[in-house]
Amino acid sequence: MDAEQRKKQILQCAKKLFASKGYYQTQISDIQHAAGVARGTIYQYFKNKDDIFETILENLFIEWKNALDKKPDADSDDFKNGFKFFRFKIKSIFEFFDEDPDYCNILLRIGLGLGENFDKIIRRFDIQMVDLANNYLKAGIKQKRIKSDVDLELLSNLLGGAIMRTAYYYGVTKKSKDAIDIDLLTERFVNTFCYGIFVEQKIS
Amino acid sequence: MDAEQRKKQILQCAKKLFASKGYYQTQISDIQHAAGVARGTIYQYFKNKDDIFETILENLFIEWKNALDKKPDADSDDFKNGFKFFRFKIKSIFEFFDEDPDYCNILLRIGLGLGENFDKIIRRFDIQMVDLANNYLKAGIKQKRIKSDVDLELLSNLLGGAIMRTAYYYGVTKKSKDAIDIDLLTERFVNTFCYGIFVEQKIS
Amino acid sequence: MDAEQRKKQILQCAKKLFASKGYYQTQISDIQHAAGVARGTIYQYFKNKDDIFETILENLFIEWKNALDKKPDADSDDFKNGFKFFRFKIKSIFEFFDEDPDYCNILLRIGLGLGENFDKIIRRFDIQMVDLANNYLKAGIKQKRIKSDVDLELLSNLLGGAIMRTAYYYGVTKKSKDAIDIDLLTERFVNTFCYGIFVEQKIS
Amino acid sequence: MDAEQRKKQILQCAKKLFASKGYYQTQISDIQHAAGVARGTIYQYFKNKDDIFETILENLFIEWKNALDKKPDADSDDFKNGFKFFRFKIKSIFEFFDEDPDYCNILLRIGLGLGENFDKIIRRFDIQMVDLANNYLKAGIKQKRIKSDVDLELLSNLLGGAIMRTAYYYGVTKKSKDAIDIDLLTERFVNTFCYGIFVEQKIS
DNA sequence: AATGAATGAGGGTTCATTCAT
DNA sequence: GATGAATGAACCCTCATTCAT
Repeated sequence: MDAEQRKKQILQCAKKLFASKGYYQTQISDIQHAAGVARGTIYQYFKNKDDIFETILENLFIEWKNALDKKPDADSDDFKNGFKFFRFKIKSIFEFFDEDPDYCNILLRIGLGLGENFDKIIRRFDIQMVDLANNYLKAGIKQKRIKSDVDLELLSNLLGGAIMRTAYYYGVTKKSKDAIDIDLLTERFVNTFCYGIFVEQKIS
Repeated sequence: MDAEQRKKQILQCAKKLFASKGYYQTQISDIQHAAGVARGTIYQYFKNKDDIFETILENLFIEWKNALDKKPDADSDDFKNGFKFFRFKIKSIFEFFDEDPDYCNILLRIGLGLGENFDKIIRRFDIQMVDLANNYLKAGIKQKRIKSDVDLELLSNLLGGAIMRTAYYYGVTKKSKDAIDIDLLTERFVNTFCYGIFVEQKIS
Repeated sequence: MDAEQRKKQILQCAKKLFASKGYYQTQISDIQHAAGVARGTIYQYFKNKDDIFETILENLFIEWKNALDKKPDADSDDFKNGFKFFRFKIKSIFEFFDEDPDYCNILLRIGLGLGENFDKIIRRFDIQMVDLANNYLKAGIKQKRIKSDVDLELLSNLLGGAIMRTAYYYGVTKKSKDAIDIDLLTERFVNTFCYGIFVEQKIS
Repeated sequence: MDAEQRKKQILQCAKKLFASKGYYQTQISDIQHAAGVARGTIYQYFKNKDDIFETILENLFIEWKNALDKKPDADSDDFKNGFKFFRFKIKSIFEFFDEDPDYCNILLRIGLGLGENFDKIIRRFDIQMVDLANNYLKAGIKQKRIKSDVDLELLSNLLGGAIMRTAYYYGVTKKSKDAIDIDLLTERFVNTFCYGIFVEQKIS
């Protein structure tokens, strides 16, 4: 097995363990056994335990960015209007976490209480997420589709929290019970945000 | 200082430390120094480190329940309709975390990646939250105020995630920058949920 | 056993071990067993292995300074002239190492190759030694007892090297074979330095 | 590069590293990088780390012996009398260490605290040194040039210590500040030993 | 009840050495 | 011969917990 692959393999095992047990509960010896290598081998590929976790976060960030940056096919229907574009973006996020529940766990549970070292890294995800929300909302307001008096700051957080929580619930907590229809989930999610839950519109 | 008070004081110090540093990063010696007691004293009030944290979670749960169970004053305007009642509930949650950012941190960051032991406890909060959402939504549907085709499961998560994230953002991340107007925040939050962000209603 | 004594005892054991085995060859577990305490106990008194060694060097330095600063009794013959005073000083050094061969070993063998950390500490001994030599020589020159054209720098090193080596030889290498007569040793040492080994004086 | 040269080159790099960092602080990987070879290659030329160091000591011993055994040119002035011969010998030693400060460091600092393994080797240097001193002194006594009542054992150590310390000081500690005049140094060193530092001779 | 010294299991990390390619 | 990935024994250190005073 070549170096690149070996590193990947260790990373894979570590990721699974970190995701399920947490950072502090995962020992180097756990990773060692899972990867089927000697203890020293791990230290040939990573400076230390932190380094392993940081590398996972780094990879997670890259894939996360890719998911967020994904554009609909040029000829797709999803370009037609802001609503559809928004829906496409939300779906991408749901898909991302659905495909990789380990990342979901690491980003939404494990990574949160780890203190200063990792906090900075974790915060980058938030910034990206808020950015995305911000951009979408601004565009919508410009097009007079979205109410002009919305609080961007609040809305970004609200949206971010809702997405993450939903993704976590369907991707981790409920996982395995039965496959989820991501299209349906997205549709409903977006509808709720766009049109609210009330039957009648606000009488202003 | 009597026993009851001593225990409270240790708990207070531990809470602050856990909230800011995390569970594993907080040592017994930290708590000991913060509380100004000898190491052994802590073990006279708590079985072990887990016990301290669990007690904190227990207290957190009780106060959390109190906040959720809080009813509007009998003669208050907030009883008049579902919207206002919903708004009252959301506001209670925001107030709860605003008043105690330590609990906010523990519940929304620290407690999440701690593995099996605490997972069960943490999950109780979720259940409560989802219950609240469920009840409100059901009532609304019954009154034909809320769309009858909403996905209760999705909506509960969506709502829960949005609240928690928003509370965390305004209660911890942004804290200290400037005082937040919780009334305004609540108003906007609830409006978003009820009426959506789109200018026009969905044409069904 | 009280804290002060316990610390001393650990230090005592560590000193013996360092002196005989060297710094890197001495394990914490060796010290632990020698002192009859648990591993953790050592770390309650010392920050780490370095700290133990540094404390030993610190103590060594203090005792060494005391030995160097020792003055003859006010009414003693040793004050009568420079030669006798010099002899007194040299004897103090020999006595110091004779009484504590462990210190002798640590200062003259173990401490030398340990790299940057300890180098600075070790160098302080040299400075003191050279100072002593310098002072004596200067005084002697002033009194026209010592040749005015001596090279102070060279002589200090020469003297320092000779003393240390002699102390080490009689205090460690040869130790135990038979007791040495320090008075005699000192006399001869000083004579050699003062009058040289040649029968006739230099014809200049 | 042929085998012989490769071995020499590794040895050269190892010597530099051992001399500056010490035995335990020098890792095989340091030597590997310095020599620009693969880790395994080193083990094709040397049994283990000890073997490398021992080989260096061996070479050092050979060169040291050569330096000590060096005879003045047959027609040289240095044969004329014992004083001049002694001076020649001392100068050889100073030259040896001046030319190779790495050896100087290894012999006088690094090699000293390394425990049983290397102790035996290091001690050979002492024996040689003492032998040299002994021989010279005995000859001098026979010729009635040197006082007949000197303590050979003491004097050998005294002389050895003085030479080594002086060599180390001028070869390592002070090195680079300014070039030393070895001839002058030797002259002064020898004079001190032969005639002492006192203006007047001892009145016996 | 309060103390804090003592404990030791358990963790992360290093590094000389081996061996298949 | 040369390589460098793999090894694992050995080491330092941490820290929750105990217990005699």
